[in-house]
Amino acid sequence: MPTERDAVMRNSGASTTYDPQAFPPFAVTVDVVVMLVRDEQLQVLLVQRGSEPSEFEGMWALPGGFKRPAETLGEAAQRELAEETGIVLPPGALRQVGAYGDPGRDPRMDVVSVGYLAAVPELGDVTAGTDAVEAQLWPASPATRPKLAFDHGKILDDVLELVRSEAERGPLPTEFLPRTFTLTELRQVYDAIWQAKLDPGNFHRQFTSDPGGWLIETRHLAPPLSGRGRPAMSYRRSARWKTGAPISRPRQKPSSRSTTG
Amino acid sequence: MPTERDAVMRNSGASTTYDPQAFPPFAVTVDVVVMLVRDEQLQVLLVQRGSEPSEFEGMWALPGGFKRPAETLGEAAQRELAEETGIVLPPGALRQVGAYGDPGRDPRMDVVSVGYLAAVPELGDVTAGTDAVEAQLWPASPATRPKLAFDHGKILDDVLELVRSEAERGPLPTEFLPRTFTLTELRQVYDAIWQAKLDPGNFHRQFTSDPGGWLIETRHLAPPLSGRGRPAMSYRRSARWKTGAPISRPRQKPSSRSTTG
DNA sequence: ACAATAGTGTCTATGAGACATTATTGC
DNA sequence: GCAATAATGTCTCATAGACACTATTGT
Repeated sequence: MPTERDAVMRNSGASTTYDPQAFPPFAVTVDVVVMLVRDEQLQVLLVQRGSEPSEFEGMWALPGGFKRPAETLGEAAQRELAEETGIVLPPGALRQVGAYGDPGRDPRMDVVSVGYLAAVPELGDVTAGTDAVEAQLWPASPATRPKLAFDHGKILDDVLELVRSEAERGPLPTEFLPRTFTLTELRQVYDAIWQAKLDPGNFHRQFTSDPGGWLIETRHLAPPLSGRGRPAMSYRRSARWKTGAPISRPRQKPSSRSTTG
Repeated sequence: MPTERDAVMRNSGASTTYDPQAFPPFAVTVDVVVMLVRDEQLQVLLVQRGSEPSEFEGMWALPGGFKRPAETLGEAAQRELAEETGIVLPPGALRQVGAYGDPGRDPRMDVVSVGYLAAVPELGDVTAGTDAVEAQLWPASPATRPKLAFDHGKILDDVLELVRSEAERGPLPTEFLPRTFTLTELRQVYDAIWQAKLDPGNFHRQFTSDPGGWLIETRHLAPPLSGRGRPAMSYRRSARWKTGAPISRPRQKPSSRSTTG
C-alpha cells in the first residue's frame, strides 16, 4: 500500500524529490488466455501483433490491453477480449493467473500485466480487432506453439500448470464443456489436460460414485459423436462441486520411468 | 498488452483524445503477508497505519508500498518489507498471491496491488518503519484478527486459502520451519494450517515412507521441546519435493457432520 | 450379426486412518 | 519405576486401477 515515505521518485529510484502524492506511474494491462480443447489437445487463442513495438512486430501474443481506472481487473479482461477478438464471455468465466511486472518486459513503457484464463467450450466468430492483424487458435504446448511476444510465453506456461493443477482439485475442466455434457466428453477434457488416456469405466464410476456431488444427471440422452454406439447420459456440473475432484493426475505418461531413487 | 487503439483516455473511458503513448496511469504496490505459526495457529505481521488516508487512520494493514520501475514485483515486496518492518527475507521466500485492482480500493489514487506471501519460521527484530506506528503479530483467522485497511482482509483471506491448499500439494509448510526440524514440529505446522490434530504415528510413517522423497534424514537428534521424552530425528526438506504431498487435508473438523447427501 | 460406444462388475494393490505396542529419554 | 515423547506394528476400510463383461445403439 502507498506510504508517503516511498512516494518519491518519478525517475526510477535515484531522485530524491519528495512529493506525498507522487508515485512511479505504471501502465496496468490485462492479458487473456482463451483456452479450449480441440483435436485432443489444449489450444489457445492468439493474436498477431501489428507493427507496434518493433521488437515484436508480427509476432503472436495474447489478446489484452489497458485497464481503466473505473473497472475491475476482471472487467478489463472481459472488455479487452471482446474488443480484440469479438468474444463475449459469460460472467465468472475468467480466473486470475498472476501479475507480471519484470522491468523491461515491454520496451515502450513501465507496465504491469495481470493474466487471466478463460476456459471455453468453443469459439464463436472470431473477428480480429483493429490492431490485431489476425486471431487464431494455436496448440498451447510450448513445443508446438509459436514464440510469443513480451513474456506471454511465461504467462501461458503458468496457465498450463494452473489448468493441470486445478483439474485435480476443482471443476475447472467442466468449463471447457457446454452446460450439459457426457462423461466421455468430460473424460476427453481430462485426457487433453493431462495428456493421458484415462480408463473410461473407472472414470465413469468415479464421477457417478457420489450422486449429486460432482455431477447432476439430466434426464436426457446424448447421441454418440460418431453416430454409432449406445447413447450416453447427459450431465451438468453440480453447484456443490467447489473443491476436490474424484480423480487425480496419473503419475506418469506412457514412458517407462521409475526414477524413485 | 498495450495497443494503440486502447491507449486513449486519461479520464476514465469517456475521453476520445487519441494519443498512442498515453495510458491511464496507475500506482502499483505490493503487499506482503508475513506468516508464521505460533501458539498452534497461523499468525500474520500487521502494521498500524499512520494518519494517511483518513478513512483508515490507525487501522491495521499489511506492510507494503510502491513498486519501482527498475525492480521486479518480488524485489519490490522484499524491499518494502525490509523498509517497513526491518525483516530481511532469504531469496525465494516470497510467493505471489494475486493482483487486486478494484476501483476505489484506495481512496487517494488508482492503484493496483500485488499480494505476496512469506512463510517464515520466526521473526527477528521487528522495527516499525517510519510511517508505521507499530508492527506486531496477529492471529490470521478472520474471527480473531482486527479489521484491516483497504482490501487487505480479502488479500489475507486469499492467502489463508492458498496456504491450506498448497499444504496438500507442495512443501510450503516446511517454509514455516528452520532448515532442520523434527517430524513433530512439521506435524504441528500442518495442524495449525488445517486446524487439525493429525495422528503422530501415521504422520511419521507417511513422511518417511519414501526416503529422500519428501524429507532428508540428518544424522542428528533433536532434544524434545519439553525437556522430557525421547529425542527425535532431525530432517530437512528434500530438493526433490516439488509437487505432491504424502498427506491430505482431513475431511472434516471434530464436529460431527455427514453432509454427503 | 457386428461394430461401436456406454456402463457395470470384479479383483487386486495401495494407502489412509485408528489404535496398540515398543523404544528412548529425564525425573 | 514412571511420565513423556518418538517411532513402529497391526488391522480395517476405502478407493484407484486393470480388465472383463453386459447393455444399447446403428448398419
